Amino acid sequence: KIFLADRYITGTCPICGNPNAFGDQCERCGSSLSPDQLINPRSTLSDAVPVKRKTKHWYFPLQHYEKFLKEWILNGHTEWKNNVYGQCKSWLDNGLQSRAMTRDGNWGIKVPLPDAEGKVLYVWFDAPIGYISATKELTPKWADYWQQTDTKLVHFIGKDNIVFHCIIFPAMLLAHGHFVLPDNVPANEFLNIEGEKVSTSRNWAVWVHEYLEDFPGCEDVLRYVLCANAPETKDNDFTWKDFQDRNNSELVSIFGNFVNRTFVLMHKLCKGKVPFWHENIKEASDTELIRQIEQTKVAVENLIEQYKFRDALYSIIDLARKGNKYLQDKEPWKKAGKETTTPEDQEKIDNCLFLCLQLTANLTILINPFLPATAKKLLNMMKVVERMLEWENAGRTDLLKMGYSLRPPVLLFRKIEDEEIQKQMEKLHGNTIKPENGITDSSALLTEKKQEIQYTDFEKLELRTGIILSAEKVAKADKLLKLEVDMGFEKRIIVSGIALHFKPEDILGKQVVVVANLAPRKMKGIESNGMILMAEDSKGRLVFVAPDEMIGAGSDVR
RNA sequence: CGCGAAGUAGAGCAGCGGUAGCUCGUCGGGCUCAUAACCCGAAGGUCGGAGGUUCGAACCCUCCCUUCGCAACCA
Repeated sequence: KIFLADRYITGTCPICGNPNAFGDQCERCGSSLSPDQLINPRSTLSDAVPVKRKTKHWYFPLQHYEKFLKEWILNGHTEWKNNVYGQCKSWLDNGLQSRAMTRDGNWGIKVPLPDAEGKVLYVWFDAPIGYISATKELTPKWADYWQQTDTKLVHFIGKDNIVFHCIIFPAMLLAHGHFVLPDNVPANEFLNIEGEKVSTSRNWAVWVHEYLEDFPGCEDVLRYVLCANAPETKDNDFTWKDFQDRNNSELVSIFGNFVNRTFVLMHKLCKGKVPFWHENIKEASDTELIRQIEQTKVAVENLIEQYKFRDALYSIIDLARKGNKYLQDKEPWKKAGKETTTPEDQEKIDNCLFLCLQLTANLTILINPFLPATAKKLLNMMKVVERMLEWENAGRTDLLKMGYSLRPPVLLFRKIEDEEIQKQMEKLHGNTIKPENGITDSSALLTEKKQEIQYTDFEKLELRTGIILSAEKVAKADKLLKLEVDMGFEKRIIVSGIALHFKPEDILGKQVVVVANLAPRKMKGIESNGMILMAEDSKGRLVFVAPDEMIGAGSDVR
């Protein structure tokens, strides 16, 4: 009784004979299909045989805008990123076609026309319009953002959304005629976690609220790592090891340490005040540092303008690195180490710390767009107002007034220990994997060895991957869990004796290997259709046997 | 299938025709104001594979492999 999306029709692939091909694509041979090419089509919802029905849709004639878009993108925006430009070029070169902007559906934005009963808008027609609506919610001056030529519209998206933001939405805006077009769409690639795709349903994710509980006050660290490792040119991984390394070496040891030693030395050697600058004894290394500060400001702003945030952050950390080196070369602590510090030495110390402090002020401005919480802490230490953060102040070496007293240092970042990382890894993997329990367990050899078998014996087994959809304790049974397992081609009830080892909610979405052709057996009145493979060590600890990575449910295991 | 992007040292990246480089990590040494930076040195790469063009290819060309993305009632 309803219109089925292509995906909801399955049947036999006309190309490779796969009996479980989808209406739009066969996952086995990769062919893209149309639903009426399928042999023996049926609905995945009801298993009924689908019937073709005539329907009516509203189309957006994208081809009318092809000429403009070609000129606008292919000639006008050659600076767009490779992935973005390449995909647009491919669409434009192939010629744009009318695209249905309505669907038959029971939810979504209803088409506001009299003869559009039961029609909703295609999600990519209304979603980007939502950007405008959202602005309208925020401010009555929304038109200043969307309809003024001095607006620079930038879409920050992932690579899966490129054509919608570069072709379809601009065509819509163009068709309307009174809206600005995007200036750039710097689409990123994808960020994975520890080598696997992020999945909130499988809980393969780092939740921000949990992160903030586990690492209070470290919001900037996450910002830093995500930006420093952003998938700007190819898919990347977020790994906890990298998180720890970047925090400990770049934030703590380079950036935080430079600020800290500057402040500590300033309190020790300059009475807690911004020292006076003695122009007459200025050295080449001072001039060089001043030049580096000015240069970094220009470099960072150019990089930001080009959406190269990774490189911009690197430049800032590198400036802190140069600060560390400058301080090392000057060695103000040595000059002060003598019995009496001569006035000449004190002047040298003053100059060194004066510049280090001005550098710190510059670092504050430069880092502010990336690590705002850190910038706030720095402002407080320097006792300056937020106005100092204005970008145009960067590059100056007179930001802190001579003779002005500053607060004692607070640590900007803290070291993150191995145990914390270990904890996060365990959390991510669900089951706690303890290293001491594994690898070589000689007692494992004590379990009985079985007699040799032939391949034909093994061949009788039908092993398939499955995904646990639901799990509940079986009443009046201590050990049993009733599991619903997605086998790709069907869903099965399997009863498994693992209740003492796993909580039902902890194994949802877990990938497992199932002996699929095991004869059904009733346990506590529930028919179990198969068996979940588990590994058990000599201590009776159970671990799921599952593929290394996620693979489609129902995949053969051999 | 097609189209787009990517594949360079353990990790992250740069180089896009002329002796493979940067940051972190690892190992050894120096120094020490600091949450230990800074300096010196070392190990680690058949630049996804195979052909070709060239005096010379990571870079240009051809073919192939792998990963991700694209056409959904997902955003």
